[in-house]
Amino acid sequence: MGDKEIRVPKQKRSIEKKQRIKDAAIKLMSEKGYHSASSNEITKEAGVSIGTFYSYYKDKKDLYKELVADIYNVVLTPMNLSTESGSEKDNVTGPFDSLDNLSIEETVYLYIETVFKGHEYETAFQREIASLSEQSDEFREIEMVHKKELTEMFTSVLSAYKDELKIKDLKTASYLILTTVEAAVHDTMFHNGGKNKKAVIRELTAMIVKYLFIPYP
Amino acid sequence: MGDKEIRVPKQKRSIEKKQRIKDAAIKLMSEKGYHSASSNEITKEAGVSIGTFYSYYKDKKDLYKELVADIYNVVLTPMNLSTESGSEKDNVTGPFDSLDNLSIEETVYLYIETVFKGHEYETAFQREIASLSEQSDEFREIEMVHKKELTEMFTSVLSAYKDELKIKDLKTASYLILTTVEAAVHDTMFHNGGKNKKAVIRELTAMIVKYLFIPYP
Amino acid sequence: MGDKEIRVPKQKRSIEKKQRIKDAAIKLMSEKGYHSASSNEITKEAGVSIGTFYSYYKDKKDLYKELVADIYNVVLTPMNLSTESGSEKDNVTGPFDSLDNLSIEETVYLYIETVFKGHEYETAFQREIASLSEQSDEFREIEMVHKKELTEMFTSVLSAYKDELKIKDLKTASYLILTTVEAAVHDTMFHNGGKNKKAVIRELTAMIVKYLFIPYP
Amino acid sequence: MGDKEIRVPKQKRSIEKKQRIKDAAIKLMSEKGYHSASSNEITKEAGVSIGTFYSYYKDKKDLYKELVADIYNVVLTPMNLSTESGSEKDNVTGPFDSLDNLSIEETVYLYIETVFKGHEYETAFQREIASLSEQSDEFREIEMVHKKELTEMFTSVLSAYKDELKIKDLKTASYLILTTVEAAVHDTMFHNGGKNKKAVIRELTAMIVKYLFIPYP
DNA sequence: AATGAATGAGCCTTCATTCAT
DNA sequence: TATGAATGAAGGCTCATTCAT
Repeated sequence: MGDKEIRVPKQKRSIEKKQRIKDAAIKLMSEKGYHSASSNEITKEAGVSIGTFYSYYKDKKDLYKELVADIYNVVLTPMNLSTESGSEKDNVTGPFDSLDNLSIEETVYLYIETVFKGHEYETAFQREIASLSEQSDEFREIEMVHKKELTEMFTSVLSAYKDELKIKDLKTASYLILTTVEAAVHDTMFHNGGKNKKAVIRELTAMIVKYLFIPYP
Repeated sequence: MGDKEIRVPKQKRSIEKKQRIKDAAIKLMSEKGYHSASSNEITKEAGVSIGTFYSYYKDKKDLYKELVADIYNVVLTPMNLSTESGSEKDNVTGPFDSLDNLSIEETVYLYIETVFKGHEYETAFQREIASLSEQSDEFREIEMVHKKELTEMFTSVLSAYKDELKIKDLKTASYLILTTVEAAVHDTMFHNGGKNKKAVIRELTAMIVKYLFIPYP
Repeated sequence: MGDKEIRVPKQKRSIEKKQRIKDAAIKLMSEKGYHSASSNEITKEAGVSIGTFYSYYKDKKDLYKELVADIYNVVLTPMNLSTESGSEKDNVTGPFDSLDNLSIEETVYLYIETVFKGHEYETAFQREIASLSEQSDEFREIEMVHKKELTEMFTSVLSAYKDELKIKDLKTASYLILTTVEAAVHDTMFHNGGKNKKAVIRELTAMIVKYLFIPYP
Repeated sequence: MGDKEIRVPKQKRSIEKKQRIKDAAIKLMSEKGYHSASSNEITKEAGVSIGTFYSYYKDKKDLYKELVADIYNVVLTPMNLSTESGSEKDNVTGPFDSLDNLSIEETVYLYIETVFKGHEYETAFQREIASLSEQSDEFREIEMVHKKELTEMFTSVLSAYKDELKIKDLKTASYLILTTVEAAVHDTMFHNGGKNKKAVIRELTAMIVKYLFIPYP
């Protein structure tokens, strides 16, 4: 029942069409939100028929999933992480490839800056993702699939400094830092228009460095 | 035109009815989100007619506003803050009334614990509030009206320790801590079911205390 | 079934209440039309409860009927016609009581002027009456009950000049004149704001006088 | 936002569907009036889904506008006037194309007859138009757009007889005649079922001819 | 008598999705 | 493959009317 055939476009023209749909969707969902961006409107904006839409995507949520995947692909790439187990990405180098040359502070600073950079790409749409994730576990799971990788990467980076850390509960610490950086960057970018970005990076770095590397009674 | 008269229930039965609407709304909005909880469904759940609903509220958003106000009223009260400028609240004592006896660490710990406690009340609905705030500035403003008080209180608490702080940019620091605590508590409660609450409180306290009171090169 | 008891107010206070309802209804129906003037709004404007409303009137249409009756009572009185077979009206004198002294032209002129005068009372509400009469036979009948008297009066006035008339089909002629005067006055008052009233009276008089008293091949 | 795409049907089946909607609307609005004919009911009567309705019309008023335009198009065509600047209408001949051969009386007679003929088409719906025009200026304007043409045509016809007219105030005179003919025809057709149509045409002709062409003290 | 809280049928409209062409 | 006309469930909201107090 309802096993609609979903096509995977192979030809150049079809791939272009799918991309046009995605561009239109990001544009409209950024502007008016997921729910208010109707599928009919998206296809019209994309210059594609609604029928074509439903031959590429099972439903609207299916499109959303792909958009989230795309975003995380772009955002995580500079951290040398990517969702798609691609082939041509083997020689891509991220900022954390060789931490050896960097001081502790520089590493943390770099990380925060990278998260900021990630938020600069399709900022409005990422805000929408955050909203939907909050709204229902279904959407949250879609996002979490991709976010998990970030967590793993961060933990491995942190363990590189294992000996110097003045932290007992490493797991909670990394969870905390991740959450904290994400929230601060998110809030700065989405709700403050990035105005105090510099100050936030500075203070955030200070907070995390002190937390991680300074002993406390 | 369109100046619909909004009734303020005075009799016991009416007040109960309004409360039933609010309870039903919180329940359904928590379960399925603001948009998916239809006004008809809410009134059915509340055992009240749709007409009654619209005699108490201008529209669905009006109900939401009241729910947010109620939540913040409950949540902020233990911090000796409340939205309603009541009269019988004069002798209510919040945890921050006399900080004199508390150590720095105890104060921070207490603050975090209070925020946690606040998130334990109608957790799912608070998650929905967070979601809507993210979704549109209109909803965000509704929340911000109430959140502002929290910010103000926190800043005043912090300035009590002014002399001991090892912080230059006080404004960014308090913004950061607020955002950070909120996010960590929020995430712990909403997305991890509060399982690692104790560890989070401990680490969060450590992080903030170190940040605030330990000098850094 | 549904034989709701309709009260006829006898006490001064009750009569006043009913009048307040009627005043409010005329005001609101004039402003926003019959359908948009809700019964709840009318009673609020009147400072009376909706329950009281429904103890005086079977339903909204019942109120409307009374308003139409009232209007025609006022409008037709100067023509020495009134709907209510009252008692204290016996010595009221209308403009057509003694036509003997008036010339043909003066009589016609007077008639037109009287119709105009009638339209100056609660003009907006009379326009609403006209609209509803057009809309459904049910409303039309309400109006016609009262308009019939006007027709009868006019025919009798005309027959006073019987010998001088150069008209064969007296019935059609009086129907035509009535309709014509009504329409011209109506349009002038309702849609032209009465600006060209003087000119319309003059030309209308000319048209009717020529029609009635000038022989035509 | 809200720029709903209105479809213009091109295929035969779609055009038929739109026509079915219009037919159903005229039928129901004639029977129960504009306000009581709900859009859902109209589409049910038309055997079309409500969605289809709203793909052809912005809202109910938009449908009404088109119905009025259609009516006036049909009604004015025999007078060689039509709203649509069509192409295949170039050789359509109206009754007033060559007045040269007609006597004054014949011209007036012809005009009145034509107005009557116009009222025979969808009489009940034209009555509804009249009602709504009376009800609100918004609807009145919709009608006036089309009625203006009639006025212009009539004035030009009248000025052809300029030299013979025994009228000083030509503007008021033409306003009066237009209003008068309209009202008489309207009333005869809508409220008397057209029974006395012949007599009305005769007397109306007499009245107007006398008014226009017979000198008066 | 009077009140006004409560009712609920019904209105207009949107939009994800299907399916005949 | 691609199209887009068509669908209809469902949503927010109004208002004439009832009835317990």
